[in-house]
Amino acid sequence: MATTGRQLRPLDEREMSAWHALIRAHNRVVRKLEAELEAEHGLTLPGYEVLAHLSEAPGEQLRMSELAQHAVLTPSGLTRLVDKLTREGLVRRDKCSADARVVYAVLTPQGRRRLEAAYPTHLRGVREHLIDALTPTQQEALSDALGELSGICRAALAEAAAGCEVTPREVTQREVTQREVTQREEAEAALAAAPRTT
Amino acid sequence: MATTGRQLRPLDEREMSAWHALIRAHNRVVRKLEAELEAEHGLTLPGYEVLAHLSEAPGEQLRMSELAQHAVLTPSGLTRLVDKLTREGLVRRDKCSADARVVYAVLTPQGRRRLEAAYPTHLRGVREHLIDALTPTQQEALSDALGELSGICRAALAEAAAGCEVTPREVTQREVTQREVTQREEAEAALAAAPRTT
DNA sequence: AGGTATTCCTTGCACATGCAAATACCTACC
DNA sequence: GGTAGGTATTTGCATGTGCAAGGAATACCT
Repeated sequence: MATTGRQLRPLDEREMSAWHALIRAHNRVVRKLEAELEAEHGLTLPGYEVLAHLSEAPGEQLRMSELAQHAVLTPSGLTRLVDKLTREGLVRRDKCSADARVVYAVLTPQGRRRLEAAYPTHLRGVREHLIDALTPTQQEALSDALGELSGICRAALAEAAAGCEVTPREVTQREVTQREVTQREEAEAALAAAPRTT
Repeated sequence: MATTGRQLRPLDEREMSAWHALIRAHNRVVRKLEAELEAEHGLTLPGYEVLAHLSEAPGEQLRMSELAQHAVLTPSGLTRLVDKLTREGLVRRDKCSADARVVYAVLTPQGRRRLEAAYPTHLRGVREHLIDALTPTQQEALSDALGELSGICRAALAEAAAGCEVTPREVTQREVTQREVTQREEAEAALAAAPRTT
């Protein structure tokens, strides 16, 4: 194997094992979960995630950009997915009165029902294929190792807006304004108790 | 949230964190690695994996079915990928003289060169985006937790044919025959030192 | 020997998704 | 007030991959 000018140490057995384990386990878990969700509820995993995140959001709505981050999709990918979910009546789009660029994705009652129906399947699948196969220590270790890696820390899961990735810097007027807009929108939309899921 | 007849306990914070960490970390690592491999070498990650596994096999060839398992693809998916790699001259197909159903995928010299060129990029990427971000303890834990899950244990990485998943049962004549065939083929093909990679 | 079940690989078809570009809008700064 | 730069979303295009089915070959059983 050629070595370039920059000396890189080949992966040792432990390292290679970790790498392969990530790839293989992910593939296995996701494929199984997807098959079950698809067969029983006609949902893809990202589709489920979108519904779930919307159900947890104030007013059951999220900006497309926010939702894309939550669902681990590119903006483009989310647009397609929301297109599809909209065709199926599970989601609808809404404009933002304060910023004409922004589009909200909103969970529909039908989408809520689909999500509720799929929740036990999803939970059972995640448990069966991942969580219950691990000891609490392993779960902790997994979360510890991969959590940092994935660009979020655990605290950020609860407070997405104040993620620990935020580096100390000036808070721009833009951010203040957006925060105000978001808070205003949330206050207006805070009329439905967001059911908890995933 | 509806509860079905089968009571499932919702994921607690630790469990959910582990689940999300797996999804997000995998996405992040793979996306970055893919972008680099594609930009610098015109290879997808599965494409790289195929070349790598072939280079490590006796005679630099593997049955399509074996290769599909190694590359974590369905037979169908592997067929398409090998189609593509064949068009690019990186891989060629070979018949099996002992079993007319079997097709071998064989690494070409051009494929070898591509792999060698891409190896440092891949290694650097895996290190930078995954391995070097973890402590050895975390790597171990990751491999420990996900290794079992992914249906292989660490020993099986070195001895793929005798995977620890093998349950005690009768060895059928079919398996004996296939083993003999494989050994014969390997003996015939064992004329090139398989360069080590990944 | 003949019939059936299983294996191996490929193909038809459909779907999901990302990159790059385009368009419209918003904010900060002069 | 005007402009440059940045943001948000969508669209054109291309690519990769899996399910289900099909066809050929092989193994197993009677």
